Amino acid sequence: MSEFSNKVRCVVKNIPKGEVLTYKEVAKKSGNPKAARAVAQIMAKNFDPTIPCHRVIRSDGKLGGYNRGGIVAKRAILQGEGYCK
DNA sequence: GCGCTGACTGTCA
DNA sequence: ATGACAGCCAGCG
Repeated sequence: MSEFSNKVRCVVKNIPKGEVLTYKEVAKKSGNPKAARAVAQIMAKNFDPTIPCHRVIRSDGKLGGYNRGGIVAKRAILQGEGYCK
C-alpha cells in the first residue's frame, strides 16, 4: 500500500458525522488534488471497514457509489446522519 | 514496465 | 441542463 492510499483512508476516517467530502476534496487532503479517480479506485476495490466511505460523494452532489449495500444504503446512512439534500 | 479499469472532474457542443 | 470527450491517478495482471 502506498502512502497515498493510507492518507486517503485517514482523511475519510476523519470526516465528522453529518459532513460529506467530495472525492476531489479527499484527494486534495491526501496530497494529490488530481487523484480523485485514484481515491474512488481505492474505495471501490480496497474498502476498509474502519472508514465511513459513505461520507464521500461526487463534486456534482451525487453520491457516486457504494460497495457495501449499494447506493441505496449509502443514501439512507447519510440521511440518518443528518445530511439531507 | 505496459495496458486496462474505475465509486472522478472539468470543459465543450 | 444533458451528453460526449479528454485528462489524471493508483492498483492489478
